[in-house]
This record gives sequence, structure tokens and C-alpha cells, in this order.
Amino acid sequence: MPLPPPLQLPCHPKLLQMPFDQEDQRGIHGVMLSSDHCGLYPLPALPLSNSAAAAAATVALGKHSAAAGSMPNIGGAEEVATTVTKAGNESTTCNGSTTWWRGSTMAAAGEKGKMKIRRKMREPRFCFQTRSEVDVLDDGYKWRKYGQKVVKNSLHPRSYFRCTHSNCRVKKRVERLSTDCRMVITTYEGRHTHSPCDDNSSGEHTNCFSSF
DNA sequence: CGTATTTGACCCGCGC
DNA sequence: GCGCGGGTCAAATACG
Repeated sequence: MPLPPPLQLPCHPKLLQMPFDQEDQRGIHGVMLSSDHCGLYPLPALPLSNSAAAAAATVALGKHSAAAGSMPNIGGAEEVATTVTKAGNESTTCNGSTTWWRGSTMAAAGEKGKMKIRRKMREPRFCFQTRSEVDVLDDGYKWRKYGQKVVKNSLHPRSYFRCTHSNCRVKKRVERLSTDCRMVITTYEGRHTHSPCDDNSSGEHTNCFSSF
């Protein structure tokens, strides 16, 4: 069996990008979809720091075919997307940059003493709830883990990743639902400044999400 | 040996 | 002001 394809987002990346551009920069911006093999369904409240995320679950969605072609209420409140995947983690070769995120994050935040500034800055976020056998879904980007934390009210630790691209400050958190260990919550924070293809010189990924 | 991951410590925001 | 919990750092360790 060939390697499973990268994570297929349930809608067009252009649509995923929309909330970033339309909403303010303070809160969570998510595409909150749930998906099973037969369709999409609203999500329960997610364990996000911003309680407003709970309201995100109210998005009414049709069948997956509708989601693939159009995204209702995309410009409204925060939403979360979920898809089903059994994708494994393709191990792609990093470009070898030793500065990976420091060049961007530390430059933007300054040194440690300016962490306050950095933390004040809220990045737009997307949340995906995914039924997956693997924690880290291959979305076409190259991620580097920088932390793991056991969070309260969760049986599973939360993992923290950064995009390895030198000028990309995108982060993502990955955690499993305590109520259903098969479900993985992936939260993207920030926007990629590059296409996934930039991370994979092989060009293996044809579905580039240039919008995150 | 270079790179990625792990993990304990630290920092900060927020609620009380 | 204090404590808790989430997020990040960075040294140690693992891995290819």
C-alpha cells in the first residue's frame, strides 16, 4: 500500500483562509468542521483557551460534498474543521537551516525579556478535529516539536509544534480528546508565509495549502 | 556530527 | 497579591 496522502482538508484552502482576512486579530479564527466518512457535523466545545471557541460549534454544515465545494458561514464566528484521516507521518528532509524559527520568532519578539510583547500578540487560529490514528497529521508543512504539556481535564498531553520554515511563525498544537482518544484536535496559529511545497523539495505534495 | 525530540524549568496571563 | 494553568525555552538526549 502506498503512503497515504497528506491530510486532505475538507474544504478549499482559499476558503480556509477567509476568516483570517475578515475577522479581527484578537480571537480564534477557526474552521470548525467535523467529519466522518459520511459527512460533517458541528463540534462540541473545544479545549481552547479562548472560551469563545465554544460558540464555534454552532456552525451548521451539510454533507461533506457541500463542504468540499463551499463553506457556509465561513465568515462568521470561529469554526473548526475536522476530517478523517489515517495518514502516517511522512518524514521529509529538513532544509538544514539551523535558525529555522529563531530567525522569525525571535526577531519579532526580541529576546526573552520581550516575551510579554510576543504573548500579547494573538495570531489567528484554525482548529481541526480529526479522527486519526496518528497524532501529527501531515498537512504538507514541516513541523518541529518544541514542547509538550499535560493539560488539565485531558488524559492526553498537548504537543506544540512550529513550522520549520525559516521565516514562518506558524505554530500548531496537537492534542487528543480525552473523551475519544481517536479524535485529534489540531490548532493552527498564524499564517504560513510560504507554500507547503517549499518545505518538501520532492514536490510530492500536489495539494499545496498556500493559505495558512 | 548534525538535527530532531524530550522534558523540566521558567514566564506570563488570568481568575480569585 | 497569589496561585494555577498554559505556553515557551533550552539543555539533555536520541536518532539517523
